[in-house]
Amino acid sequence: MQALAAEPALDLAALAVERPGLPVSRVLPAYQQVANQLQELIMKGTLAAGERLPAEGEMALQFGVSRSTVREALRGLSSQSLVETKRGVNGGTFVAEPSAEHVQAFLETTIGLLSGADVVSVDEILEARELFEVPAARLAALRRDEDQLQRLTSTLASGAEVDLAPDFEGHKDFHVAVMEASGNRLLEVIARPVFSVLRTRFMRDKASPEFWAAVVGDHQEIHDAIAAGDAEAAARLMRNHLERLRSMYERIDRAARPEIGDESAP
Amino acid sequence: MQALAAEPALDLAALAVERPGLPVSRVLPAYQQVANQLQELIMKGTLAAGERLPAEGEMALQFGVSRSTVREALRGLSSQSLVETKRGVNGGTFVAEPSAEHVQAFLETTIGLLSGADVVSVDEILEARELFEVPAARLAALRRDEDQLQRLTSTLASGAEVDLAPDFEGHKDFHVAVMEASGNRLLEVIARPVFSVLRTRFMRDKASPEFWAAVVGDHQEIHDAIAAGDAEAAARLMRNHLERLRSMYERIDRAARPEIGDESAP
DNA sequence: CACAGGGTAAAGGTCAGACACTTCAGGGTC
DNA sequence: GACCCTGAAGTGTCTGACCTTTACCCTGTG
Repeated sequence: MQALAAEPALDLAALAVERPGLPVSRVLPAYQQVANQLQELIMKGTLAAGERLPAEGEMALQFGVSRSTVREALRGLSSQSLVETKRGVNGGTFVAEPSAEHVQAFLETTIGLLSGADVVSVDEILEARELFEVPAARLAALRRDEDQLQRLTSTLASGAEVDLAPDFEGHKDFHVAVMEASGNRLLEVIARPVFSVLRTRFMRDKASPEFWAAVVGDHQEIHDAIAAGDAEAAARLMRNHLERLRSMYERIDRAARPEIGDESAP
Repeated sequence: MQALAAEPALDLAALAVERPGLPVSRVLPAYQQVANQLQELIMKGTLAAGERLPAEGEMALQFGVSRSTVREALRGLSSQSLVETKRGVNGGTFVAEPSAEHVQAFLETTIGLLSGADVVSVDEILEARELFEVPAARLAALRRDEDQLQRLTSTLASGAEVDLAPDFEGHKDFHVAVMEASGNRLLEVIARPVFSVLRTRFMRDKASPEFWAAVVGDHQEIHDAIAAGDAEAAARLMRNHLERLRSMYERIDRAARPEIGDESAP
């Protein structure tokens, strides 16, 4: 669009602030410095979301580095979802619009990693989940609109489905729908990955049919409380429900990691 | 360590799984594919934390791409804190140990971005903060050990300090100390960035001395409840405290963004 | 006039090779 | 034994070339 006179060409190097601060390790690699300056410009809003950065070669000139260096900087930024690149004519590097999905994806992998490395325990994750989802249920009862309620309803399993799929998908959808109905997107962004990590970690769940029947019953009750707008009931029922799940997770966890000092394998 | 025979040299390309899945956009860039394969190896634990990857040139051979491509892949991974690189002899690329700090840093910038782009509102952040910090105070009362209590105590301002620093540092330290004393690291990892974002966004807070005096009083009361192990009192007092802060934030927020359709600027 | 097809050029993607810089280990010197 | 010097491994950076993708324009045709 707008093919008139040559645009001012956006001199990034001039915009970026010089920070004479303390060099952490003598000198940072050039690609780091370039990435830092660009990140700062984005975070301060100097570069607006959707805006197009100069071409790589252009930026190389502006920053006084080679194109490879600029590209390395860009790779770092793009893997943080700060920029996006498109190829072809009218391609280029664009400031990415912040999106909840990116954050959730990152949080999920990262919490999975923290859990795998035992930086946080399964207990802590379970507790955090309760801390997030119980208020989510309460808020959902207070604020859900018709759309959200309908989506929640649609996740409830009909009697037939329960028999067919012990690890049925509706379980996940139900909890996600509750978070969504809470009306707090930040809570949703944070609670979903926590939930997903647990789910991924215990995918091999071999719970009994009775257990799943109880889960389905819980969901129905919570749903009804949310539909009725009864916040305290929704919260209480969700708490009970999560306690039931917790006991299952803990049983699986105990089975998966035998006590230390009890190893008799060859 | 262990300078015996030449190590098996770790053939990454052989370890990485071939995924014939659906190509989202025909073909992914090579650097993206390399990054994906490495990420998978790390997440599956095939590459353990602390382990050293082959040299860049080596990986280039193994993956059948150029060194620049490998480097771009590595830049992406390192900006997600999945790997770290060190220069010099004995340098190289190492699988990073997952750390809570990385997650917090990322969350902070990312929530700041979401808030700046109005994907989440200040209201939602404030609400989320209450959702996190009230339980944190409750748990802190139940679980704090002597060390944590002492650190909490040390953040309380003495009378003299209050006068000197209206935006005094202790405010931040107090809340951080409470989260830490909650004994749930995942909660801490998540709550701290939420808190930081609010703090950054309202740095220019020009609250009255009376307000700060009230804040200091609140802190003292919460501290006492935590010290006494009175969980419900700690939770209640924290809730009141955050409500007080909220009213200040909201006042500032209203002042900062005049009503739409009310602009009388030149 | 409407539309299909090919050409074109801008921009990112990839490569190869070279050299510089950083850092540590090991050996030599005083 | 303390200090310096040098070598080597590996990352950091640059250059310059070529490939690939893709929107847009121009042309020719019905």
